[in-house]
Amino acid sequence: MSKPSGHMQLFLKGRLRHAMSDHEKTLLENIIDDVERLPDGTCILERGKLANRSTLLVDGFIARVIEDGGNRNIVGVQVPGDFVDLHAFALKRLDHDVVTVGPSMVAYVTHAALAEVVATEPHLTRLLWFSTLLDAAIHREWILKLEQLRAGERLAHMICELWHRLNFVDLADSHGFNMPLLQTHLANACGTTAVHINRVIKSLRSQGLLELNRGRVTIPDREALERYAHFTADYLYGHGTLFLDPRTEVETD
Amino acid sequence: MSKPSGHMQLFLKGRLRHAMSDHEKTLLENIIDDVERLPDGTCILERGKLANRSTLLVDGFIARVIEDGGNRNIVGVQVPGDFVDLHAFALKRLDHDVVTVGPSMVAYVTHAALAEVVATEPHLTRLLWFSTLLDAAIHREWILKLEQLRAGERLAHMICELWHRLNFVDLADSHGFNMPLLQTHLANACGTTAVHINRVIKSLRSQGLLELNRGRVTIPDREALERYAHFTADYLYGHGTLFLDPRTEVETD
DNA sequence: GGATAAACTTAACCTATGTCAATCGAGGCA
DNA sequence: TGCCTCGATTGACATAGGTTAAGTTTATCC
Repeated sequence: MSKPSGHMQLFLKGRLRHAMSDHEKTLLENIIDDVERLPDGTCILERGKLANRSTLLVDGFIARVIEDGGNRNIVGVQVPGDFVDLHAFALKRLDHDVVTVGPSMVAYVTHAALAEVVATEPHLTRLLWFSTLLDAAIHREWILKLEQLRAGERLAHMICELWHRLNFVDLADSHGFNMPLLQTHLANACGTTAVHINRVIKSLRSQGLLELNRGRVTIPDREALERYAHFTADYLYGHGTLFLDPRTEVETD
Repeated sequence: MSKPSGHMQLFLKGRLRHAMSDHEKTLLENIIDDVERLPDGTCILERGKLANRSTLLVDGFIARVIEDGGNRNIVGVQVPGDFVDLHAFALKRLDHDVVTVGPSMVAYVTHAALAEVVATEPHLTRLLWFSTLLDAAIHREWILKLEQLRAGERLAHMICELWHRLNFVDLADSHGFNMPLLQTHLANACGTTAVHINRVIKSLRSQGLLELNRGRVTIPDREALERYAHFTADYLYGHGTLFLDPRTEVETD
């Protein structure tokens, strides 16, 4: 219940944050309603429940989970700076659960405040909209990887993606990153089983492509891993990638 | 190049269209810039290309395609009434190609006109935003189905989804629907091969769950097919489903 | 510091699906 | 009418990955 400050700093960092005016930045800071620390496994928003606020992930990891006949399935992963359930502003009810993985910190913004932004700040509205579509682009890449890659490549692809997304918000270093996802989670998100993901990790390890232990991911040679995973970062719309040309972007609307 | 009329009638039909005022409906009709008939296989918008207009699918089918080392992969399918690349308004460049499947008819809206809507019509803006998030919800369900269903169930799931989406816009009947997708397309969208999808079709056919020929899908017992596919329509946010309660929706914002 | 539980690891076996190769069938065209 | 092409279909074989079940390591807690 502390009065917040600076919690929006990571929002769209590495992407379109530079297109945000100072006015817009402080506006976003000011509409934060509350900040909270949450333990591992907290369900922030439940499938089908009416939402009247949205959540920005400040620290930690969050998974989008769809339960289906006993199985928990991870259909998305969010990292700090992600407005994890901004979707719920336009959708009102989500089709999935939003759950912390590891201890996390979040900031809340009421939908009333967001409605005010939409009514008065068209440019900022477009940036908020953009951030939700970024998730959709990531979803599409997951579909692609599930359709055509084998388990090892899928895992490698996911690790590459996480590295880049964490790198946008300065949470990755040249050797890897920290991550609370267990092998079960990884298996889940890659559409395979814990047993098989373990086989695959063993193989990647032996090829010197990846090291994974106790919440730490080590990437000895990122370029090699990306090649192995058929990974290209374009779809993350980061600075310098094919899809985000800062000059064009700043001018538009 | 005909002056258009009525082409927006299917937009959000079966979903939140009832929340749209008459003013908003005519506004949408009026910002249509152009209407066009396109042959099979036309690429409406190419990955990475700067877009200055968005496309509403009026008639026919459209696939979202990501090419990757020779392979064309379908990561989404759109049906009439879908604002297929409204994403491109906020993203400016898409991560995938947008391609017609079978002869189609589309209507174009310039981004300048959309920017005007965002600047002056907050409620309509939210509805447009909503429609893009619907695609994201569908993407998530695809991820789920690719993660946990087997090929036969995946195909059945896709057919069920298409039936419901076409039903929203009155293009499905109680026995099935017409659809230009070939077995290759279906295989592609289900993350399997043409050979295997054929095996699977044969099996579904012999179980009396599905009939498929020359652009016509026949569903003898939809309930049985949905059970087989572990399908529930909630995630499509249609009237009467878990996630869209008209009363709540109309009031909000 | 030993007990306990959770996560990780390995092995043996089996099935779904990929791959390759051939054939069939329908529609378009000379 | 008969050729030609594209899509659908089938068969034989190879393999990635699922399943079950057992160990092993690591972390937690008294």
